[in-house]
Amino acid sequence: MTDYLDRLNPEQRAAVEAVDGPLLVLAGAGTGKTRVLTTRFAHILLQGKAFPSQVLAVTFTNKAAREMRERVAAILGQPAEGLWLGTFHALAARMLRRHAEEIGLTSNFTILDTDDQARLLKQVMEAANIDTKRWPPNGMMGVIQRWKDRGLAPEAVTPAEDSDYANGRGTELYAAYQDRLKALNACDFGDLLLHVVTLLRTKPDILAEYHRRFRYILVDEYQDTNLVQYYWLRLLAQQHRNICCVGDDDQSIYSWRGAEIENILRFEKDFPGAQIVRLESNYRSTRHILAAASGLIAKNTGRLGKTLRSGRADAEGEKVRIVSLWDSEEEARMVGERIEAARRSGTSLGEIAILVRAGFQTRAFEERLILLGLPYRVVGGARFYERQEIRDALAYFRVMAQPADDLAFERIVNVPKRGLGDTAMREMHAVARAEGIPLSLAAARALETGAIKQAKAREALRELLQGFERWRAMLPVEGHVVMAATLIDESGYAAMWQQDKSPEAPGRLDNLKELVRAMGEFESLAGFLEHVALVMENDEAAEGERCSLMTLHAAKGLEFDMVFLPGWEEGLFPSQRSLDEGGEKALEEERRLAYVGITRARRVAVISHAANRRIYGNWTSSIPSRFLDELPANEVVAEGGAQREARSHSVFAGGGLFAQRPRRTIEAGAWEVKERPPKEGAFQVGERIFHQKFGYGRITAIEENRLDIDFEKAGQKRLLDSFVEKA
DNA sequence: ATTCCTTATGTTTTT
DNA sequence: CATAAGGAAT
Repeated sequence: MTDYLDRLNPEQRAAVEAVDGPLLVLAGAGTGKTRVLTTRFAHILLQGKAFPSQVLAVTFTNKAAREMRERVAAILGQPAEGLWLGTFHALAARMLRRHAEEIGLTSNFTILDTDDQARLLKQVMEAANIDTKRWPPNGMMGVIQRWKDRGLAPEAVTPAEDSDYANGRGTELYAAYQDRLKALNACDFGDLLLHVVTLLRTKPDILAEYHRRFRYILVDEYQDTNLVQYYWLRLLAQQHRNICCVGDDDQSIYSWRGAEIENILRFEKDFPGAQIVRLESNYRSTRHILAAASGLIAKNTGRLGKTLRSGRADAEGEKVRIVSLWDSEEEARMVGERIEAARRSGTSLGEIAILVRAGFQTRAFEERLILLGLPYRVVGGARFYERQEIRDALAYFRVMAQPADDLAFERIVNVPKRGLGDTAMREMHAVARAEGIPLSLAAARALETGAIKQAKAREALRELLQGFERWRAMLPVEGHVVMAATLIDESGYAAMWQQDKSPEAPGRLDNLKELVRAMGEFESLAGFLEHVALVMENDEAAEGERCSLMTLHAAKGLEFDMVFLPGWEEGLFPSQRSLDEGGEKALEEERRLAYVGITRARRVAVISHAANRRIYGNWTSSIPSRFLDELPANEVVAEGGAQREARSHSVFAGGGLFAQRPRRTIEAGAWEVKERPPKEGAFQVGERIFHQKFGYGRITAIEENRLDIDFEKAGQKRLLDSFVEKA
């Protein structure tokens, strides 16, 4: 009966069996974090410590929630009923719907997506006479979100914490935005948690009810929690104190969206008497890969500290490869060639990934892979529910479910084009404001009173409103799927795309069909809309073997036999923008990102950097990432790039020198391109120089072989001296 | 009301 | 370079 425990190593077993009291599980990359979490969950149930409905299990992504649900069921031998297992947002939404009245909403409140949020805030800002050109609504949105991440309602934002955004009127705008949300019976994502925390703080009886319910709490990816999530957990856990948080401070890479690494660093203080279990046996990567990653992350300060050991028997493996290339095109060529070679020697494409720092980097690789005919997929691209046609259709459905959903109404009132432009909208808004009613009702009123004058617009609006009534009446009779199909047809929305001549139009119609089909999997329209709001994921049909292209962020939690890590250049990785904004802390987060990247690899990791890269159309030269210097020399090996010699000749001035030393010898721990021409006499500050791409300039500073140069045309740059010649 | 052209702006992303 | 958003023209 307890054979599931026998499959664990001693640390894992300790983490599973320490059921009572607070526990922090520090789980390094590849140490069986999910296994511990799911086994612990099952163990609590099988030991009779709690019923399934008495355990709260929280994840960040729907994918993680699904996986946990499946694996718990596998251990139990059957799916557990009545679980409170889901994402922070889904669970908070569930709680909030039960008590919506307490904070001035009704239980059928709408959850807005980011697009709606931005549009609403823009309206609020314009109403407050803020110059939205000077202060983009998105910026304000960020400020508000950060406040919500920290659990601050408008009245809790102190003047000291007010942002200087929008001339210090941030708090005022925040309050106005929240008022509008309440009027619309709507929440944004941040509100789900903020409202629930407010609720638990102000209604002791409700808090007590959840205390009675949840005897055990399990939390995944604790290093990614923000402050409201932390408050929420702490409130719920304070009674029984049976809270188990699993995470890895070395994989905290989401501070920019409000995650507080301090939450995990502070765990022992928050929960006195907490046990800490470290999972340090890595079953994923070979020893060299592990040692390279460990050496790199050791440069960070303020870690809780773990030492990953290889738990694999076959463990030595190959050293991490570092490849230096002339430009980003050569880099793409190198990666393509190596993928082809790997495939020839039997590696499945599904086991290969290219992990980049920023989304735009994928393009060069895509082009190359297409050219080579290698199947690939870009993970985390545009998602199904974010596509225009889907969002339009959903807006129609939302109006059906919620006549008060003004944002949805506005979105579709003139889609397809019905001749209802700014003038007509202004009239409707005026009526809505004057009478304090939703737009869809105001539209009807505006027809009655004759406020909308143009005959064509009147007719179109009347027809649309009649459609609303007809479709809404279908719901209880025919069900939401039939209603949806009829609506898409009768509203003229499908016809709009049928008449569209663009190449994407047929695909959009397919997507609409798929949407209607997907609705059939839900009991009700409301249930479907909840799913859409909270589960914005694409159900990727993973057909065939493809190599994966994604950002480092998207790769967290995944693993591959062979991993390419291109673009390790100063400015790109670590990202200059991060460094500018976040300084030393941001650098450490970038380093964690590098750590995440390397630890994705099971057998082979290939890191590369290019000396030249085209950014926003013009060529920019860049120096190797400082992270390359930080990799332990014994764990890496430098290799040449593709077509190295040919490129060197054609691009370098003075190719003759390279002809003598065609091979780039690059030593670990010193990532300069070593074969620079042995020029007589080093450069001096103030000296005038010439660069192939940037032209003439003057040296302002020298640091080893890195030169700061003030170019006459291109401005300030930092370059390797090998790319520069005396003028 | 819609279409075309100018101009600004370029990370990372889940829910 | 390449896209998106806002303003001017039709």
